[in-house]
Amino acid sequence: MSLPQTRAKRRPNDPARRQRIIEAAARVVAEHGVDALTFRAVADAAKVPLGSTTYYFADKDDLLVSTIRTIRERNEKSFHDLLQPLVAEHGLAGGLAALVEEVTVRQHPQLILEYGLYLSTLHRPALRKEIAQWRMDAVARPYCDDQTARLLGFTLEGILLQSVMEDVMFFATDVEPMLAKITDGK
Amino acid sequence: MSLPQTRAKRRPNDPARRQRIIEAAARVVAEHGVDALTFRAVADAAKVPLGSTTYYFADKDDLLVSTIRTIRERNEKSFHDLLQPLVAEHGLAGGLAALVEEVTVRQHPQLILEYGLYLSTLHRPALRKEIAQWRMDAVARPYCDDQTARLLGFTLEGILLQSVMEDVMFFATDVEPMLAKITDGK
Amino acid sequence: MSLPQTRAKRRPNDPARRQRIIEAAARVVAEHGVDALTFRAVADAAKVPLGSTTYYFADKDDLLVSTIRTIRERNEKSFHDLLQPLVAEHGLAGGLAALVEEVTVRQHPQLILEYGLYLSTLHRPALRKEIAQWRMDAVARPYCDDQTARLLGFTLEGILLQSVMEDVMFFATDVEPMLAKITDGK
Amino acid sequence: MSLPQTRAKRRPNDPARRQRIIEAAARVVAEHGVDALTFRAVADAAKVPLGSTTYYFADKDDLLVSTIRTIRERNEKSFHDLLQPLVAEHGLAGGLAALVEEVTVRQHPQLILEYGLYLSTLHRPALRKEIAQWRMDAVARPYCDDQTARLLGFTLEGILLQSVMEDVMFFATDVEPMLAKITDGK
DNA sequence: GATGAATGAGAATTCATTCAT
DNA sequence: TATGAATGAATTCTCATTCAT
Repeated sequence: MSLPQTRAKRRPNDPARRQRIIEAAARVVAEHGVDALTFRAVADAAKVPLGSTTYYFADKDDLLVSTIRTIRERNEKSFHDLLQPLVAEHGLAGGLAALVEEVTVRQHPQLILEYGLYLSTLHRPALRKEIAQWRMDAVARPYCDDQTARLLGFTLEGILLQSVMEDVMFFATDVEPMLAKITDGK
Repeated sequence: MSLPQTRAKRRPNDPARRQRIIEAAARVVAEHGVDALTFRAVADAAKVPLGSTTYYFADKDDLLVSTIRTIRERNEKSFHDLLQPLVAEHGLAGGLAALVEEVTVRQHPQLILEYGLYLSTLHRPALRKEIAQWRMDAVARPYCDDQTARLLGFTLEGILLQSVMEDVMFFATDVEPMLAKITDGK
Repeated sequence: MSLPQTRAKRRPNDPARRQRIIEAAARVVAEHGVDALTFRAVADAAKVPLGSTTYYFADKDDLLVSTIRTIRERNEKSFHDLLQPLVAEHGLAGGLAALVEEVTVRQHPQLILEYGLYLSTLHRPALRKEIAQWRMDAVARPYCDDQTARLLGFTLEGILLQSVMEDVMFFATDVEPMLAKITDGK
Repeated sequence: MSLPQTRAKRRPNDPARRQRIIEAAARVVAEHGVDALTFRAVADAAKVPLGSTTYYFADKDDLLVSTIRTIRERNEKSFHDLLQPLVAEHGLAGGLAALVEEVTVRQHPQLILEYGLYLSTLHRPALRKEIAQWRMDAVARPYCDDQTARLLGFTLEGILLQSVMEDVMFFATDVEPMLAKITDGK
């Protein structure tokens, strides 16, 4: 038997409540866009009372920032970790092409969510710092010179943007020749 | 019998006013984003009565579509026309780099407006067709093979997106070496 | 028969609507205090939809300011006009005493309303300018030297404040001896 | 067996904390007015958990009443005690004038706090009894006849009200001549 | 005893949209 | 044809209050 807590700080009835709300917010944004992110919609999606959402988040910006941060943290190492074995197997261009296929084919909803949040910051400079790390610049940096990495970053950004905006998938075999043109440098 | 109006839609008798409203709508979106596009804000910006805005536009979507269409039509040939003499003078990579400088340095507000409208269609497929032509795919097509044009399209898209999202300018001397890597194919 | 309006600017269905709302607001404040002044309460009291109140008044401050201004304008000359004949008949002290009786006995609700609005500005400097004219300073000025007028102003203020706060009436015969002590200067 | 608590009301075991909360409440009211008195604001100001405030005070009215009572008790004898030596030194009019200077110049924040609480009872008769003693009636009574004391009470009330509402200070030399007119009776 | 999580009841505000004139 | 008054539906946000722990 365990010792009683000296001062039981009052644990929440529903410890995951806050996190559940964020997940629901992410779902709402993923499905209907940032415009649809209302406390009501989130409360419904999370199946918590409206008051719960405003209890945990001071205002809508707070909810949005928390959502962005959570999504970002969850996927922080994602690209890097995905890329490493792919590059080992297929080389840089092939690895990046495989990465593009992975996220545009198999993780498309996730990609839309992330880009939705990213693009939502266009007219909200206050949120900008939350998404600073989301640029593609750095993704290829470990594998080539900086100039090439930067160019690859722009290109990948353009590819993913188009995938999201036009709702199309890109397969590795389709993308690799283009990227090879950049990485081969000839 | 008079020729039927090409557009069946109600077209009241003061096209100038209609246009003024659209200009105002574009200004509102440019400055404060699509979220800020309200009939009231537009009426104020256009200095027309509120009723005018709802009279000339069936609903908000109608206003938004009309605005997008107008902006697009105005800038339809823009990229192509800008590019032609630049390519003649500096070659393809140099021309494209000059184009990037032109739009990110001297036409940045315009760029933000267009991208803002473009990105606003992410979760509104209905508006997608209005902005279909805005993709960079075709811009280099007259000057190189399709594969290269496509790659250049993605890269340019990535560059412009970053310029808009991060509020940075790109100068030709900075961009040209990267694009040359693609166009030179070596 | 009258000429038709060249451009009938669209008259309101209910031309007195705005004023009716202000009256209702005054009633709410009079009865339940400034704290009870909510758009809801006013809408109910005025028997108009909630949206009407927010249509005519940008925000609560606007409603409050408009109410204060209306009340003030309505009673602007009140004290001065009431006082003149009373002073002519009873002299200064007698006239002021009669004025005190008038407002604390026969116009008590009105007095409470005005003081309620006046006191509500304590922590709202923005409203202060609206009630600047409400001080008693000037009420006796036409009838005596400035120093005496100022003193009378303070005393009257104290009397009326007490009437309002303690819900008591003051009769002329009760008040006149005190005021006479001031006006007689001996 | 122990003596019964004078007050039947629940009286938990940390009176110091209770007092801290009241002090914080007074500070909140002093700075932002009675409207700003919320449990949260008080908890923050007192640096106690939110639950403490609702634990020690049944509801908001309880907190407000307790605050008023504490403030009043603290300053109960204040005016009387301040006045005594001042009258001894300067006479009645001079002493009262010095008192006015003291509270409007050196104790102005305190004055605003007290008047703020006093005025807040206008539409809350339930709180009225807590502040009954705050009237100026009695302050001069020990030094002159009742009629004069009453008149001085009104005048002082008017002066202090104006000081609070208009945020002005009154200096003894400014006020004394007026009060002398009353006390000298000539 | 003490606390902070939880919630429902407002409250202000915004706005697309309708419609009488 | 044109307009602005009018309104309902949302939405954000605030808080007193309750109550499980």
